[in-house]
Amino acid sequence: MPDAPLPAEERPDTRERLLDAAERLFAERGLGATSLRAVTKTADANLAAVHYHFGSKEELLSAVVARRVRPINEERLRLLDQLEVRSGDRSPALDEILSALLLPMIRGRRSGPESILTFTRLMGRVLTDMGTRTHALIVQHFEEVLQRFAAALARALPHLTPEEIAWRLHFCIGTMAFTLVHSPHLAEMSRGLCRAHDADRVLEQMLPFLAAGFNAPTSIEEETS
Amino acid sequence: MPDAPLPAEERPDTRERLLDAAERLFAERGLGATSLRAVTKTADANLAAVHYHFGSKEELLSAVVARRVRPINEERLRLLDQLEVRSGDRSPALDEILSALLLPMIRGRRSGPESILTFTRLMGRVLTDMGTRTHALIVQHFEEVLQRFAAALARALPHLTPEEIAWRLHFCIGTMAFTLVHSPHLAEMSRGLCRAHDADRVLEQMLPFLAAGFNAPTSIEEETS
DNA sequence: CGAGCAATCAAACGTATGTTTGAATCAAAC
DNA sequence: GTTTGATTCAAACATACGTTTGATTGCTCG
Repeated sequence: MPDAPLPAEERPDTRERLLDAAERLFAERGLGATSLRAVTKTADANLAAVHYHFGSKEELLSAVVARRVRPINEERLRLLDQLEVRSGDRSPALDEILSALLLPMIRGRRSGPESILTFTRLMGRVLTDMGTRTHALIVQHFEEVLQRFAAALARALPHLTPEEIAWRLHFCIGTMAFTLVHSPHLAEMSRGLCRAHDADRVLEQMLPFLAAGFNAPTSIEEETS
Repeated sequence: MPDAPLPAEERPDTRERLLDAAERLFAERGLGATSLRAVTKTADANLAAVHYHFGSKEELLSAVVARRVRPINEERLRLLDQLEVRSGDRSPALDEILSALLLPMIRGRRSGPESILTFTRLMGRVLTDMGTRTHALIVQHFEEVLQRFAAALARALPHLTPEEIAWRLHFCIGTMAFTLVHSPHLAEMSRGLCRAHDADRVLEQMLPFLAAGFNAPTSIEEETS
């Protein structure tokens, strides 16, 4: 594995090209609808290359996800740690916790031009397509983060039971996942009203909604005038 | 709901059996991962039967969806009409509108034993799998309902811009869709905390969350103490 | 009975899939 | 210059898919 100097005109590894192509196609077409032939053709690689480098289609997907999800989850935990340190023994504010959970995912990590969109779509696919094996992939990559944030949310909202925390965290992830998958279709679905090009704009709409949801009274208590 | 005489030994139409089998398999495995061969085998019908009765796999899916979605959307609009009549020239309460939108879908319409779960999963699949053609299916079946409810919500929340209404309605549908797809996995995903067996229990958790989200302040104004 | 018709059937169509194979290629190491 | 090990390649593997085709059934009606 020569981490060579890499002149600008030298194109990346076959392995890297496969990951890039798979990421794009998985995001655009969905997990099940993307064939290895399409991936290798897009990557300008041989069909057998994916089995040589990854072993199977499933492990290719896992590698694609891991490459992006690892830094995201690291930043999520880093932001959460930083919040908890800064707020001493008090709990961080709810919207800060939610922001630490959502922002790294919505922004994506790539620096390329339009890659943010394709990456968020991929994450949405993984969170929704949810085949038999995809489910294992999710818990494998997200279990730790979910537990950390569930604990932080429970401390920030002590009046909620663990069940209610779990439900609302689930609603939160559902909102994010659904929004991520449909980012490209969002404009036409809402007849031009929702524009999801800008990650910060999405969060600006989503954060108040979710924060208010988390702060909702626990049951049918009273209605706001 | 066979309130027909229905001798126990007389099984339903091939057409009906195909719809039942397709509904179950689409819900369990996902849209793309369900083959017509599996459907016809489950329905104990010939492989060619689905093309004879429906024309194609896509039209089979459309028929499966239509059979359940039509009465649901009719009840949604009926509930909304009823709300608007009852509240005169004032707007109905927010949670009433949301309840009219969510309850018919979450409850499903079937009266069979465990069919509520499989039906809600199917709806979630349709709302998330979102292939190229599935998108057309959604707008075809849901456009009218969405516009009616968007209008009702805009009247109930006059301080929100149309863009914000669209976003929050989208978040709302995302929450519902994600919850529907993952109903079966919900318990293990939350380590036993979320139990989605009972539709009313789900709504009991979801309604306050979404109602509070819709009522959220429109931007970064202030934080609740 | 037999004509007509809707429904079902086994079989094949062409294409696409994930995976495997064994030879060809290439760059460095000896 | 030859060997070695890692990569790439064209070709085939065995299934599985959605769809189509004719023949065949079972029924109703004249």
